[in-house]
Amino acid sequence: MVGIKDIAKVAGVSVSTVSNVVNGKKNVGESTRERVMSICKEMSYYPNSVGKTLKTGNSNTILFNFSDFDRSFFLKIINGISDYVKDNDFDLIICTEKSCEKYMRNNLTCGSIVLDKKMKDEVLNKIAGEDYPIVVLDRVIDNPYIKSVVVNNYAPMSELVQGLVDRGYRRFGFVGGPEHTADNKERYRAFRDVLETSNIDFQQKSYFAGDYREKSGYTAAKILMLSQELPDALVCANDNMAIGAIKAFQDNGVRVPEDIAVTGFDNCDLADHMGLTTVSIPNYERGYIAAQYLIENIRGNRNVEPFKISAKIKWRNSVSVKKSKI
Amino acid sequence: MVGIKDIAKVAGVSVSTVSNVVNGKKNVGESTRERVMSICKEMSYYPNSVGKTLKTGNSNTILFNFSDFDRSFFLKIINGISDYVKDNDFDLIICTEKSCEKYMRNNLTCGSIVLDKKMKDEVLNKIAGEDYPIVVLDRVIDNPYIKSVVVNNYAPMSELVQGLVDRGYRRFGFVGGPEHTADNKERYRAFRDVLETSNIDFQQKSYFAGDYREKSGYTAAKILMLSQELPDALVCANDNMAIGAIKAFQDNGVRVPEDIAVTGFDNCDLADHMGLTTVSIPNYERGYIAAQYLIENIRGNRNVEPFKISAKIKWRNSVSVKKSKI
DNA sequence: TTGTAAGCGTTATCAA
DNA sequence: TTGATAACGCTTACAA
Repeated sequence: MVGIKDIAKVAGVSVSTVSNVVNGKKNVGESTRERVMSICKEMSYYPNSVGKTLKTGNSNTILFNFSDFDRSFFLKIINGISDYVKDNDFDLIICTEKSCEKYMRNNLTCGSIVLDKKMKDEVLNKIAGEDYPIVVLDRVIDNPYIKSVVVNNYAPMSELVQGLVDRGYRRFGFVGGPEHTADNKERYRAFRDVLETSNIDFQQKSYFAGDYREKSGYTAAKILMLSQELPDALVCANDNMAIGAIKAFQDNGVRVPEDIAVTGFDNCDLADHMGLTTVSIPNYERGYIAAQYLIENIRGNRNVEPFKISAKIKWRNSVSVKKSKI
Repeated sequence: MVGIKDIAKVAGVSVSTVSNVVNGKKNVGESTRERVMSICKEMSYYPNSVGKTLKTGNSNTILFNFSDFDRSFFLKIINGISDYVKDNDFDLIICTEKSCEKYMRNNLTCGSIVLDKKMKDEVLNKIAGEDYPIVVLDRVIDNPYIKSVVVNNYAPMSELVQGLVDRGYRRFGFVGGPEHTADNKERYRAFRDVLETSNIDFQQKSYFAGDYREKSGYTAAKILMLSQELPDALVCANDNMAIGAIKAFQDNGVRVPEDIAVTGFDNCDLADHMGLTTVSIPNYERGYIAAQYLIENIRGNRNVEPFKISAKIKWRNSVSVKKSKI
């Protein structure tokens, strides 16, 4: 590996001069600059960022952390982050496992965007600090150096369920995600609140605990079909589970939406194709905004007010208007 | 940031002793080891991998590089890589932009898996070397330090087209991907070869140059529908374009497969749901295998024979049997 | 305008 | 079993 020293030797100058040339400092003569530059090119010199980072303690690199490979909207988030980062002369590294803690702890990166649920709050609280801001997606952490970017789940879920009620649906089932997640709690709360205001009864036996994966939606629907009477609408905490449920219904001759309406949350690619009524989360924008806040915080413009991204309902064919209503 | 020096000071030992403890060397007394360990924990010391990397020139980290966010199978590849890497005590960083060259050039990473087409062969040829092996996906580079992992396109595409011929299809259209890519060339070649052996005429006007994106398939189908007579089968070089074509046909009242059969390549998530006949590429395995070869090469077990992954055809509803055949 | 030298956090060599 | 010290590649006062 050719280093600054090699260049210096060949050019007959000192290492600091080479460094100054490479970094575009102006305290170097024109002829020297040109000579050094051409030698760098010739010998295909590439500055070693490890040495640089070690010295300066500043990497201009941010880290994005995720680890659930089932959910393809991650790519859109990454795309948003990547675009913002590129426009702001930062670098981005993405890390999928717990080992990414390593990249946070030393000055290889100067801030993180965290999506991975496996990364515990307490760990993040320890890592975040004056010169290591963090942006977390889909959860809220109360820490002066951690900014939360969350989807506003409550409003669209309320609107969705209210829409179902308005269309004449009365008997509901709910398939929830992992019970401890803020997302799921909020979506479920909105669901319950609307039913309550509408004086619609909801019994615990109609709640199914899933894990955001398709299979758990499938299973929930199978169980549902064993019960005396099917609800007339099944609200799911995300699309994957809704899709699983629809498949289960199809496999068993239960028609959607004639026999039962189904709704999701996320608006994943498949939702469109399957005609699933759902809530559209602007994922690219989510990534972009997260990167924006992170880099602003790195630059010292501190802002850790939780940010709520709004979402929009997509009414599609998995919901109709109840005949009794017509 | 707490470093090895701070620990040494508090523990009243030298930095080398701390280093030895942290790295589990055995040349250190039991009592010292325990004392140092507990102090490390107390002060939440985390070894700085930048310093370590600079010193040792060895990071045990590999890099994965991609940048096309439209194609969700990337997540599966990443998943495969991630799993292998994790099991082998390596770390993985993923990089999306050209800036990743930076992470290749210095010893931050000790090998790369490259999928991004924007990363030019000549650049890779320069970077690859004795102690920086590279694995490229979906292209073949002849270099003693670069291993190619490619999908065997020819065999399944031949089988697919032969299958169409056997089902009675005679008039074909083809929607190609980016013309310079090896993938596309191979798929097209298989297509032409089968037609030739079967004495089926194919005219250049029935070839449409796309870019692997859905929109280009849509456009191709629109153009196709302007022609005098529709072919009875449209073979597409990937799923995205096939899906675009199907949408165009649907939007214009052309029935699939009654009026025209459509096939893709990739077996993306949507393919299943849309009943698209296609070729299934084992993406998780692709990533896993790529990581495996890379790490073996890093360990000095050199092997740069191009590796061909086989793929399987999924016959679905977008193809039927031609009436005339029955 | 250019060069000298210290130091970033670590590991490795060698001596004690 | 321990410690002093050089070195990794780079930047940056400061000196020349």
